[in-house]
Amino acid sequence: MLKKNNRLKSKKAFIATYKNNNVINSEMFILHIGKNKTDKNCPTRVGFVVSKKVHKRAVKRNRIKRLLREVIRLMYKSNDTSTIDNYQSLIFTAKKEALEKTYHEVKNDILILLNKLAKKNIQ
RNA sequence: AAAAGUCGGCUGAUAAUUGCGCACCACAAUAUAUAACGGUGUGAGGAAAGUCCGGACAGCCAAAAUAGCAAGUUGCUUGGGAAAUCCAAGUACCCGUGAGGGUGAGGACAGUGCCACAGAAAAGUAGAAUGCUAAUUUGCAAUACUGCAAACAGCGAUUGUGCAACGGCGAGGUAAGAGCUCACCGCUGAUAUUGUGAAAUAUCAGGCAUGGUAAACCCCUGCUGGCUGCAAGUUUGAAUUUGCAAGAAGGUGCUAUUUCCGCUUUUUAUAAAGCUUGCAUAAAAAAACGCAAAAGACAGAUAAUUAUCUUAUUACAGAAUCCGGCUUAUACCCGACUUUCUGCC
RNA sequence: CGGGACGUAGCGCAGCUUGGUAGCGCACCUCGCUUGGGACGAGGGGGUCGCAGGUUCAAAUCCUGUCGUCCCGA
Repeated sequence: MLKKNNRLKSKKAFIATYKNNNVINSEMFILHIGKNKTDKNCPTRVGFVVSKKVHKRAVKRNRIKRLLREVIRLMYKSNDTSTIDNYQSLIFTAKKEALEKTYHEVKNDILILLNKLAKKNIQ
Protein backbone atom coordinates (compact mmCIF):
# COMPACT_ATOMS: atom_id res chain seq x y z
CA MET A 1 0.00 0.00 0.00
CA LEU A 2 1.19 3.47 -0.80
CA LYS A 3 1.60 6.27 1.67
CA LYS A 4 -1.32 8.59 2.03
CA ASN A 5 0.29 11.49 0.24
CA ASN A 6 0.79 9.44 -2.89
CA ARG A 7 -2.80 8.25 -3.26
CA LEU A 8 -5.19 9.84 -5.67
CA LYS A 9 -8.46 10.23 -3.78
CA SER A 10 -10.99 12.87 -4.68
CA LYS A 11 -13.49 12.48 -7.46
CA LYS A 12 -12.60 15.89 -8.89
CA ALA A 13 -8.99 14.84 -9.22
CA PHE A 14 -9.96 11.74 -11.18
CA ILE A 15 -12.15 13.75 -13.55
CA ALA A 16 -9.46 16.35 -14.10
CA THR A 17 -6.92 13.64 -14.93
CA TYR A 18 -9.26 12.00 -17.43
CA LYS A 19 -9.97 15.38 -19.05
CA ASN A 20 -6.30 15.90 -19.73
CA ASN A 21 -6.62 13.33 -22.56
CA ASN A 22 -3.11 11.97 -22.30
CA VAL A 23 -3.26 8.14 -22.53
CA ILE A 24 -0.75 5.32 -22.96
CA ASN A 25 -1.66 1.65 -23.50
CA SER A 26 0.10 -1.59 -22.76
CA GLU A 27 -0.98 -5.22 -22.90
CA MET A 28 -2.63 -5.25 -19.50
CA PHE A 29 -3.16 -1.64 -18.49
CA ILE A 30 -4.23 1.81 -19.61
CA LEU A 31 -2.38 4.80 -18.13
CA HIS A 32 -4.06 8.20 -17.85
CA ILE A 33 -1.57 11.01 -17.25
CA GLY A 34 -2.38 14.27 -15.49
CA LYS A 35 -0.95 17.77 -15.92
CA ASN A 36 2.68 18.64 -15.43
CA LYS A 37 3.68 19.81 -12.01
CA THR A 38 4.12 23.44 -11.28
CA ASP A 39 5.59 22.83 -7.84
CA LYS A 40 8.24 20.16 -7.44
CA ASN A 41 7.52 19.65 -3.75
CA CYS A 42 3.98 18.56 -4.38
CA PRO A 43 3.81 14.73 -4.40
CA THR A 44 2.72 12.73 -7.43
CA ARG A 45 -0.60 10.96 -6.82
CA VAL A 46 -1.47 7.58 -8.26
CA GLY A 47 -4.92 6.03 -8.61
CA PHE A 48 -5.92 2.51 -9.57
CA VAL A 49 -9.13 1.46 -11.33
CA VAL A 50 -10.37 -2.08 -11.92
CA SER A 51 -13.90 -2.05 -13.24
CA LYS A 52 -16.52 -4.71 -12.76
CA LYS A 53 -16.32 -5.45 -16.46
CA VAL A 54 -12.88 -6.96 -15.92
CA HIS A 55 -14.27 -9.60 -13.58
CA LYS A 56 -17.41 -10.01 -11.55
CA ARG A 57 -15.78 -11.22 -8.35
CA ALA A 58 -14.26 -8.73 -5.91
CA VAL A 59 -11.44 -11.06 -4.91
CA LYS A 60 -9.88 -11.09 -8.37
CA ARG A 61 -10.25 -7.34 -8.80
CA ASN A 62 -8.62 -6.69 -5.44
CA ARG A 63 -5.75 -8.95 -6.39
CA ILE A 64 -4.97 -6.81 -9.46
CA LYS A 65 -5.08 -3.61 -7.43
CA ARG A 66 -2.75 -5.01 -4.81
CA LEU A 67 -0.19 -6.13 -7.35
CA LEU A 68 -0.29 -2.68 -8.97
CA ARG A 69 0.17 -0.92 -5.66
CA GLU A 70 3.03 -3.19 -4.77
CA VAL A 71 4.89 -2.41 -8.01
CA ILE A 72 4.52 1.35 -7.53
CA ARG A 73 5.43 1.08 -3.86
CA LEU A 74 8.67 -0.72 -4.57
CA MET A 75 9.51 1.93 -7.16
CA TYR A 76 9.17 4.64 -4.52
CA LYS A 77 11.21 2.61 -2.10
CA SER A 78 14.11 2.30 -4.54
CA ASN A 79 13.77 5.99 -5.58
CA ASP A 80 13.19 4.96 -9.16
CA THR A 81 10.44 7.49 -9.78
CA SER A 82 12.12 9.96 -12.12
CA THR A 83 9.73 9.19 -14.98
CA ILE A 84 6.70 9.88 -12.81
CA ASP A 85 7.80 12.91 -10.83
CA ASN A 86 6.85 15.53 -13.38
CA TYR A 87 3.11 14.76 -13.24
CA GLN A 88 0.45 15.71 -10.78
CA SER A 89 -1.48 12.48 -11.13
CA LEU A 90 -1.55 9.07 -12.79
CA ILE A 91 -4.38 6.56 -13.13
CA PHE A 92 -3.80 2.90 -13.94
CA THR A 93 -6.84 1.16 -15.40
CA ALA A 94 -6.77 -2.62 -15.73
CA LYS A 95 -7.87 -4.52 -18.81
CA LYS A 96 -9.19 -8.06 -18.90
CA GLU A 97 -5.70 -9.31 -19.77
CA ALA A 98 -4.50 -8.45 -16.27
CA LEU A 99 -6.50 -11.29 -14.73
CA GLU A 100 -4.67 -14.22 -13.12
CA LYS A 101 -1.18 -12.78 -13.67
CA THR A 102 1.76 -13.10 -11.27
CA TYR A 103 3.64 -10.25 -9.67
CA HIS A 104 6.54 -10.46 -12.10
CA GLU A 105 4.34 -10.36 -15.19
CA VAL A 106 2.59 -7.26 -13.90
CA LYS A 107 5.89 -5.63 -13.03
CA ASN A 108 7.32 -6.17 -16.52
CA ASP A 109 4.20 -4.77 -18.14
CA ILE A 110 4.37 -1.63 -16.03
CA LEU A 111 8.04 -1.13 -16.80
CA ILE A 112 7.15 -1.23 -20.51
CA LEU A 113 4.46 1.37 -19.88
CA LEU A 114 6.85 3.68 -18.04
CA ASN A 115 9.48 3.36 -20.77
CA LYS A 116 6.88 4.56 -23.24
CA LEU A 117 6.13 7.43 -20.91
CA ALA A 118 9.81 8.36 -20.66
CA LYS A 119 10.19 8.42 -24.46
CA LYS A 120 7.17 10.67 -24.72
CA ASN A 121 8.69 12.92 -22.11
CA ILE A 122 11.86 13.35 -24.17
CA GLN A 123 9.94 14.25 -27.28
C1' A B 1 -13.85 -55.11 -1.99
C1' A B 2 -17.02 -51.94 -4.61
C1' A B 3 -20.99 -48.68 -4.68
C1' A B 4 -23.89 -45.84 -1.54
C1' G B 5 -26.14 -43.15 2.96
C1' U B 6 -25.89 -39.98 7.51
C1' C B 7 -23.21 -36.80 10.82
C1' G B 8 -18.97 -33.94 11.49
C1' G B 9 -13.60 -31.64 11.29
C1' C B 10 -10.20 -28.45 8.36
C1' U B 11 -10.43 -23.90 5.05
C1' G B 12 -2.63 -24.13 5.86
C1' A B 13 1.84 -23.50 9.26
C1' U B 14 6.76 -21.42 10.27
C1' A B 15 10.84 -18.07 9.11
C1' A B 16 13.27 -13.85 6.57
C1' U B 17 12.98 -9.13 3.91
C1' U B 18 9.70 -5.09 2.43
C1' G B 19 4.84 -2.80 3.57
C1' C B 20 -0.69 -1.07 4.84
C1' G B 21 -5.49 0.12 8.16
C1' C B 22 -7.05 1.03 13.25
C1' A B 23 -6.28 1.77 18.69
C1' C B 24 -2.99 3.15 22.55
C1' C B 25 1.88 5.09 24.15
C1' A B 26 6.21 8.16 23.75
C1' C B 27 9.03 12.09 21.51
C1' A B 28 10.08 16.44 18.81
C1' A B 29 8.31 20.26 15.40
C1' U B 30 4.82 23.78 14.19
C1' A B 31 1.72 25.50 17.32
C1' U B 32 -2.52 24.19 20.85
C1' A B 33 -4.50 19.61 17.81
C1' U B 34 -2.58 17.53 14.16
C1' A B 35 0.88 14.89 9.70
C1' A B 36 5.40 11.83 9.18
C1' C B 37 9.11 8.66 11.74
C1' G B 38 9.27 5.09 16.36
C1' G B 39 7.13 1.26 20.03
C1' U B 40 3.08 -2.17 21.64
C1' G B 41 -1.48 -4.56 20.42
C1' U B 42 -4.83 -6.03 16.70
C1' G B 43 -6.66 -6.85 11.58
C1' A B 44 -12.08 -11.25 6.50
C1' G B 45 -15.66 -16.03 5.77
C1' G B 46 -17.84 -20.81 6.13
C1' A B 47 -20.29 -19.14 3.19
C1' A B 48 -18.37 -12.36 4.37
C1' A B 49 -22.31 -14.02 -1.43
C1' G B 50 -27.76 -14.14 -2.95
C1' U B 51 -31.00 -10.36 -0.42
C1' C B 52 -35.17 -15.05 0.31
C1' C B 53 -37.34 -14.49 5.55
C1' G B 54 -37.21 -12.60 10.74
C1' G B 55 -35.65 -8.87 14.20
C1' A B 56 -32.73 -4.67 16.49
C1' C B 57 -32.25 0.50 15.27
C1' A B 58 -34.16 5.19 12.84
C1' G B 59 -37.73 8.60 10.58
C1' C B 60 -42.72 9.70 8.79
C1' C B 61 -48.07 8.57 9.07
C1' A B 62 -51.96 6.61 12.09
C1' A B 63 -53.60 5.22 16.81
C1' A B 64 -53.82 4.05 21.90
C1' A B 65 -58.43 -0.54 26.15
C1' U B 66 -61.95 -3.35 23.34
C1' A B 67 -64.73 -4.55 18.94
C1' G B 68 -65.47 -4.34 13.66
C1' C B 69 -63.87 -3.48 8.52
C1' A B 70 -59.84 -3.54 5.10
C1' A B 71 -54.91 -5.28 3.87
C1' G B 72 -51.01 -8.68 4.43
C1' U B 73 -49.55 -13.31 6.08
C1' U B 74 -49.58 -18.62 8.42
C1' G B 75 -51.34 -23.63 7.14
C1' C B 76 -50.38 -31.90 10.28
C1' U B 77 -48.84 -32.36 15.94
C1' U B 78 -45.85 -31.35 20.31
C1' G B 79 -41.71 -28.83 22.22
C1' G B 80 -37.80 -24.91 21.64
C1' G B 81 -37.18 -19.78 20.05
C1' A B 82 -37.53 -12.45 20.52
C1' A B 83 -39.43 -13.83 15.80
C1' A B 84 -39.09 -16.32 11.15
C1' U B 85 -40.15 -19.50 4.11
C1' C B 86 -36.35 -21.18 11.66
C1' C B 87 -34.78 -25.74 14.57
C1' A B 88 -35.68 -30.72 17.03
C1' A B 89 -38.68 -35.00 17.75
C1' G B 90 -42.96 -37.35 15.97
C1' U B 91 -47.75 -38.44 12.59
C1' A B 92 -49.54 -39.27 7.55
C1' C B 93 -48.30 -39.83 2.46
C1' C B 94 -44.52 -40.43 -1.50
C1' C B 95 -39.43 -42.24 -3.32
C1' G B 96 -35.47 -45.98 -2.56
C1' U B 97 -33.48 -53.35 -2.38
C1' G B 98 -31.64 -50.90 1.96
C1' A B 99 -29.09 -47.51 5.36
C1' G B 100 -32.09 -43.43 4.55
C1' G B 101 -34.39 -39.20 1.88
C1' G B 102 -38.47 -35.80 0.50
C1' U B 103 -43.26 -33.00 1.28
C1' G B 104 -46.16 -25.35 -0.77
C1' A B 105 -49.40 -31.86 4.40
C1' G B 106 -56.67 -26.91 6.20
C1' G B 107 -61.24 -26.74 2.85
C1' A B 108 -63.44 -28.93 -3.83
C1' C B 109 -71.50 -31.00 -0.14
C1' A B 110 -70.05 -22.00 1.13
C1' G B 111 -69.89 -19.98 -3.82
C1' U B 112 -67.71 -18.76 -8.83
C1' G B 113 -64.40 -20.20 -12.78
C1' C B 114 -61.51 -23.69 -15.84
C1' C B 115 -60.87 -28.99 -17.63
C1' A B 116 -57.99 -27.66 -25.07
C1' C B 117 -58.47 -31.73 -28.93
C1' A B 118 -61.28 -36.09 -28.78
C1' G B 119 -65.86 -37.86 -26.92
C1' A B 120 -72.95 -39.00 -26.40
C1' A B 121 -71.54 -36.66 -22.03
C1' A B 122 -66.22 -33.07 -18.40
C1' A B 123 -70.13 -32.71 -13.37
C1' G B 124 -76.24 -31.37 -14.41
C1' U B 125 -78.41 -38.01 -10.56
C1' A B 126 -76.03 -36.20 -17.64
C1' G B 127 -76.45 -39.17 -22.12
C1' A B 128 -77.72 -43.48 -26.03
C1' A B 129 -72.70 -43.15 -30.67
C1' U B 130 -71.04 -48.64 -30.62
C1' G B 131 -74.49 -51.77 -27.99
C1' C B 132 -77.61 -55.39 -24.60
C1' U B 133 -82.77 -56.91 -23.54
C1' A B 134 -86.52 -65.12 -23.60
C1' A B 135 -90.45 -58.67 -19.57
C1' U B 136 -94.83 -55.63 -22.40
C1' U B 137 -97.57 -54.82 -27.24
C1' U B 138 -98.11 -56.11 -32.44
C1' G B 139 -97.16 -59.19 -36.83
C1' C B 140 -95.59 -63.95 -39.10
C1' A B 141 -94.63 -69.42 -38.41
C1' A B 142 -96.56 -72.96 -34.91
C1' U B 143 -101.74 -76.95 -31.20
C1' A B 144 -98.38 -75.43 -27.61
C1' C B 145 -93.50 -74.86 -25.79
C1' U B 146 -90.91 -71.78 -28.87
C1' G B 147 -88.48 -69.05 -33.05
C1' C B 148 -88.02 -64.53 -36.14
C1' A B 149 -89.12 -59.29 -36.96
C1' A B 150 -90.86 -54.48 -35.44
C1' A B 151 -92.70 -50.89 -31.90
C1' C B 152 -92.88 -48.81 -27.09
C1' A B 153 -89.71 -48.96 -23.32
C1' G B 154 -85.80 -50.58 -19.96
C1' C B 155 -80.40 -50.64 -19.16
C1' G B 156 -75.86 -48.20 -17.51
C1' A B 157 -72.67 -54.02 -18.01
C1' U B 158 -69.76 -53.96 -23.09
C1' U B 159 -66.98 -51.14 -27.17
C1' G B 160 -64.89 -46.48 -28.18
C1' U B 161 -62.70 -41.17 -26.64
C1' G B 162 -59.77 -38.98 -23.13
C1' C B 163 -55.03 -37.29 -17.92
C1' A B 164 -59.74 -38.18 -15.91
C1' A B 165 -66.32 -41.18 -17.34
C1' C B 166 -70.04 -40.95 -11.45
C1' G B 167 -66.26 -46.58 -5.99
C1' G B 168 -62.96 -51.63 -7.20
C1' C B 169 -63.23 -57.00 -7.67
C1' G B 170 -65.96 -61.56 -7.27
C1' A B 171 -70.64 -64.01 -6.36
C1' G B 172 -75.90 -63.82 -6.22
C1' G B 173 -79.76 -61.64 -8.87
C1' U B 174 -82.20 -60.13 -13.62
C1' A B 175 -85.38 -60.10 -19.83
C1' A B 176 -80.87 -57.43 -19.89
C1' G B 177 -78.77 -54.73 -16.05
C1' A B 178 -77.74 -51.75 -11.83
C1' G B 179 -74.90 -51.33 -4.14
C1' C B 180 -80.41 -54.08 -6.29
C1' U B 181 -78.26 -57.79 -2.40
C1' C B 182 -73.84 -60.13 -0.06
C1' A B 183 -68.28 -61.08 1.18
C1' C B 184 -63.52 -58.55 0.89
C1' C B 185 -61.05 -53.79 -0.14
C1' G B 186 -61.60 -48.39 -0.47
C1' C B 187 -64.60 -44.08 1.26
C1' U B 188 -67.75 -41.39 4.91
C1' G B 189 -69.74 -41.20 9.87
C1' A B 190 -70.31 -42.80 15.05
C1' U B 191 -68.46 -45.22 19.42
C1' A B 192 -64.58 -47.47 22.44
C1' U B 193 -59.36 -48.04 23.73
C1' U B 194 -54.20 -46.02 23.51
C1' G B 195 -51.51 -41.36 23.05
C1' U B 196 -50.26 -34.35 25.68
C1' G B 197 -51.43 -34.34 20.39
C1' A B 198 -51.32 -35.12 14.97
C1' A B 199 -53.18 -40.00 14.72
C1' A B 200 -53.39 -45.47 15.32
C1' U B 201 -56.26 -49.95 16.35
C1' A B 202 -60.98 -52.32 16.96
C1' U B 203 -66.33 -52.53 16.49
C1' C B 204 -70.79 -50.82 14.30
C1' A B 205 -73.46 -48.19 10.67
C1' G B 206 -74.24 -45.80 5.86
C1' G B 207 -74.90 -47.79 0.64
C1' C B 208 -71.37 -44.42 -2.46
C1' A B 209 -74.71 -39.36 -1.93
C1' U B 210 -68.32 -36.37 -2.32
C1' G B 211 -64.47 -36.36 -10.51
C1' G B 212 -59.87 -33.06 -10.86
C1' U B 213 -57.82 -28.15 -10.14
C1' A B 214 -57.20 -23.67 -4.34
C1' A B 215 -48.33 -22.78 -6.75
C1' A B 216 -57.35 -20.25 -10.27
C1' C B 217 -60.49 -16.58 -7.56
C1' C B 218 -61.85 -17.77 -2.90
C1' C B 219 -63.55 -19.75 2.18
C1' C B 220 -61.91 -21.17 7.08
C1' U B 221 -58.32 -20.84 11.00
C1' G B 222 -54.38 -18.45 13.74
C1' C B 223 -51.17 -14.07 13.65
C1' U B 224 -49.80 -8.80 12.53
C1' G B 225 -50.48 -0.99 13.47
C1' G B 226 -48.67 0.75 8.24
C1' C B 227 -44.76 2.67 5.01
C1' U B 228 -39.66 3.67 4.19
C1' G B 229 -34.64 1.60 4.83
C1' C B 230 -27.96 3.63 7.62
C1' A B 231 -28.12 6.95 0.51
C1' A B 232 -32.59 5.57 7.47
C1' G B 233 -31.69 9.55 10.48
C1' U B 234 -29.16 13.28 14.17
C1' U B 235 -25.79 17.31 14.96
C1' U B 236 -22.36 20.92 13.43
C1' G B 237 -21.69 24.11 9.63
C1' A B 238 -22.06 28.95 6.76
C1' A B 239 -18.50 28.36 1.06
C1' U B 240 -22.48 30.10 -2.16
C1' U B 241 -27.36 32.66 -4.31
C1' U B 242 -30.61 36.97 -4.13
C1' G B 243 -31.73 42.00 -2.15
C1' C B 244 -29.94 46.63 0.33
C1' A B 245 -25.41 49.85 1.71
C1' A B 246 -20.09 50.61 0.58
C1' G B 247 -16.88 48.38 -3.44
C1' A B 248 -11.15 47.29 -7.51
C1' A B 249 -12.37 40.97 -10.24
C1' G B 250 -11.16 36.87 -9.52
C1' G B 251 -9.50 31.53 -10.99
C1' U B 252 -7.89 26.16 -10.35
C1' G B 253 -8.04 18.53 -9.40
C1' C B 254 -3.79 18.99 -5.87
C1' U B 255 0.23 22.26 -3.43
C1' A B 256 -0.68 28.00 -2.43
C1' U B 257 -0.13 32.36 4.48
C1' U B 258 -3.07 37.30 -1.70
C1' U B 259 3.76 32.91 -2.47
C1' C B 260 1.06 29.64 -9.13
C1' C B 261 -1.93 32.15 -13.28
C1' G B 262 -4.36 36.68 -13.58
C1' C B 263 -6.78 41.47 -12.07
C1' U B 264 -7.21 46.45 -9.51
C1' U B 265 -4.90 50.75 -7.16
C1' U B 266 -0.37 53.61 -6.32
C1' U B 267 4.41 54.20 -8.76
C1' U B 268 8.82 56.09 -14.36
C1' A B 269 10.06 51.27 -12.94
C1' U B 270 11.43 47.65 -9.33
C1' A B 271 8.08 46.96 -5.80
C1' A B 272 4.09 47.55 -2.23
C1' A B 273 -1.06 47.13 -0.90
C1' G B 274 -5.70 44.80 -2.12
C1' C B 275 -9.20 41.07 -4.24
C1' U B 276 -14.31 42.08 0.71
C1' U B 277 -17.61 43.82 5.06
C1' G B 278 -22.54 44.32 7.55
C1' C B 279 -27.90 43.11 7.73
C1' A B 280 -31.96 40.14 5.77
C1' U B 281 -33.43 35.92 2.76
C1' A B 282 -33.18 31.35 0.03
C1' A B 283 -31.07 26.82 -0.74
C1' A B 284 -28.01 23.02 1.41
C1' A B 285 -21.65 22.10 -0.41
C1' A B 286 -18.92 19.77 3.38
C1' A B 287 -17.72 17.36 8.00
C1' A B 288 -18.80 14.54 12.38
C1' C B 289 -22.09 11.18 14.77
C1' G B 290 -25.04 6.87 13.40
C1' C B 291 -20.30 2.96 13.19
C1' A B 292 -18.04 -1.15 16.65
C1' A B 293 -16.62 -5.12 24.18
C1' A B 294 -9.64 -6.52 20.25
C1' A B 295 -11.35 -5.84 11.95
C1' G B 296 -13.62 -1.52 10.56
C1' A B 297 -12.85 2.41 6.11
C1' C B 298 -14.97 6.43 2.72
C1' A B 299 -10.93 5.86 -4.30
C1' G B 300 -12.03 2.20 0.58
C1' A B 301 -6.46 -1.71 5.19
C1' U B 302 -5.73 -7.03 6.09
C1' A B 303 -0.48 -7.38 1.28
C1' A B 304 4.22 -8.67 -1.86
C1' U B 305 8.60 -11.73 -2.64
C1' U B 306 11.61 -15.88 -1.15
C1' A B 307 12.63 -20.48 1.60
C1' U B 308 11.14 -24.88 4.44
C1' C B 309 7.23 -28.32 6.09
C1' U B 310 2.90 -30.20 4.04
C1' U B 311 -2.16 -32.86 0.15
C1' A B 312 -1.79 -27.41 0.09
C1' U B 313 1.72 -21.60 -5.29
C1' U B 314 -4.41 -24.83 -5.64
C1' A B 315 -11.85 -24.85 -4.68
C1' C B 316 -15.77 -21.24 -3.76
C1' A B 317 -14.75 -16.59 -2.54
C1' G B 318 -13.38 -10.18 0.24
C1' A B 319 -16.53 -7.30 6.11
C1' A B 320 -19.35 -1.70 4.78
C1' U B 321 -25.15 -0.35 10.53
C1' C B 322 -25.57 -4.91 13.63
C1' C B 323 -27.68 -9.75 14.95
C1' G B 324 -30.80 -14.87 14.07
C1' G B 325 -31.98 -18.19 10.04
C1' C B 326 -32.55 -20.06 4.98
C1' U B 327 -30.71 -20.74 0.05
C1' U B 328 -26.88 -21.05 -3.44
C1' A B 329 -21.20 -21.83 -4.74
C1' U B 330 -17.26 -24.86 -3.17
C1' A B 331 -10.68 -28.16 -4.34
C1' C B 332 -7.65 -31.52 -1.42
C1' C B 333 -7.38 -34.15 3.08
C1' C B 334 -9.19 -36.44 7.80
C1' G B 335 -12.76 -38.87 11.39
C1' A B 336 -17.23 -41.64 13.25
C1' C B 337 -21.47 -44.64 12.33
C1' U B 338 -24.60 -47.35 8.89
C1' U B 339 -26.54 -50.15 4.31
C1' U B 340 -26.48 -53.74 0.22
C1' C B 341 -30.01 -55.38 -5.77
C1' U B 342 -23.50 -56.40 -6.37
C1' G B 343 -18.32 -59.20 -6.59
C1' C B 344 -14.72 -62.52 -4.05
C1' C B 345 -13.43 -65.83 0.12
C1' C C 1 -25.29 -0.53 -0.07
C1' G C 2 -30.52 -0.31 -1.10
C1' G C 3 -34.65 -0.38 -4.68
C1' G C 4 -36.83 -1.86 -9.57
C1' A C 5 -37.38 -3.92 -14.54
C1' C C 6 -36.15 -7.33 -18.59
C1' G C 7 -34.27 -12.26 -21.01
C1' U C 8 -39.10 -15.41 -26.97
C1' A C 9 -36.17 -16.61 -34.79
C1' G C 10 -29.89 -13.22 -37.15
C1' C C 11 -32.07 -7.94 -35.17
C1' G C 12 -36.30 -5.19 -32.88
C1' C C 13 -40.78 -6.60 -30.41
C1' A C 14 -46.11 -9.15 -29.37
C1' G C 15 -48.17 -13.39 -26.81
C1' C C 16 -48.05 -14.49 -20.16
C1' U C 17 -53.25 -11.10 -16.94
C1' U C 18 -57.61 -15.64 -18.09
C1' G C 19 -52.22 -22.40 -18.74
C1' G C 20 -53.75 -26.40 -24.42
C1' U C 21 -52.46 -23.15 -31.76
C1' A C 22 -45.66 -19.81 -30.53
C1' G C 23 -46.87 -14.82 -33.92
C1' C C 24 -45.55 -9.57 -36.33
C1' G C 25 -41.91 -6.30 -38.93
C1' C C 26 -36.98 -6.13 -41.00
C1' A C 27 -33.34 -9.68 -42.64
C1' C C 28 -32.63 -14.82 -45.30
C1' C C 29 -34.05 -18.62 -49.41
C1' U C 30 -37.02 -19.86 -53.99
C1' C C 31 -40.16 -18.27 -58.01
C1' G C 32 -42.43 -14.29 -60.88
C1' C C 33 -41.94 -9.30 -62.97
C1' U C 34 -37.19 -6.47 -65.59
C1' U C 35 -32.34 -6.14 -70.89
C1' G C 36 -30.09 -6.41 -65.69
C1' G C 37 -30.55 -4.65 -60.50
C1' G C 38 -33.75 -2.32 -56.91
C1' A C 39 -38.73 -1.82 -55.53
C1' C C 40 -43.15 -4.82 -55.94
C1' G C 41 -46.08 -9.66 -55.94
C1' A C 42 -46.41 -15.03 -54.48
C1' G C 43 -44.48 -19.00 -51.62
C1' G C 44 -41.01 -21.04 -47.97
C1' G C 45 -37.34 -22.06 -44.06
C1' G C 46 -35.56 -20.80 -39.25
C1' G C 47 -37.09 -20.46 -32.16
C1' U C 48 -33.97 -25.93 -26.08
C1' C C 49 -39.37 -19.17 -25.20
C1' G C 50 -31.86 -17.65 -20.43
C1' C C 51 -31.05 -22.32 -17.21
C1' A C 52 -32.79 -26.00 -13.37
C1' G C 53 -36.62 -28.00 -10.34
C1' G C 54 -41.84 -28.12 -8.82
C1' U C 55 -47.61 -27.64 -9.26
C1' U C 56 -50.91 -29.55 -13.19
C1' C C 57 -53.56 -34.45 -17.54
C1' A C 58 -50.77 -30.34 -19.88
C1' A C 59 -46.19 -24.66 -18.48
C1' A C 60 -43.31 -19.38 -22.90
C1' U C 61 -47.52 -18.46 -19.34
C1' C C 62 -48.34 -20.32 -12.37
C1' C C 63 -44.53 -21.12 -8.06
C1' U C 64 -39.32 -21.60 -6.27
C1' G C 65 -34.14 -21.37 -7.06
C1' U C 66 -30.21 -19.78 -10.25
C1' C C 67 -27.40 -17.09 -14.34
C1' G C 68 -27.05 -12.72 -17.26
C1' U C 69 -28.30 -7.59 -18.95
C1' C C 70 -30.12 -2.80 -17.86
C1' C C 71 -32.21 1.34 -14.98
C1' C C 72 -32.93 4.53 -10.39
C1' G C 73 -31.20 6.67 -5.48
C1' A C 74 -24.92 10.42 -3.39
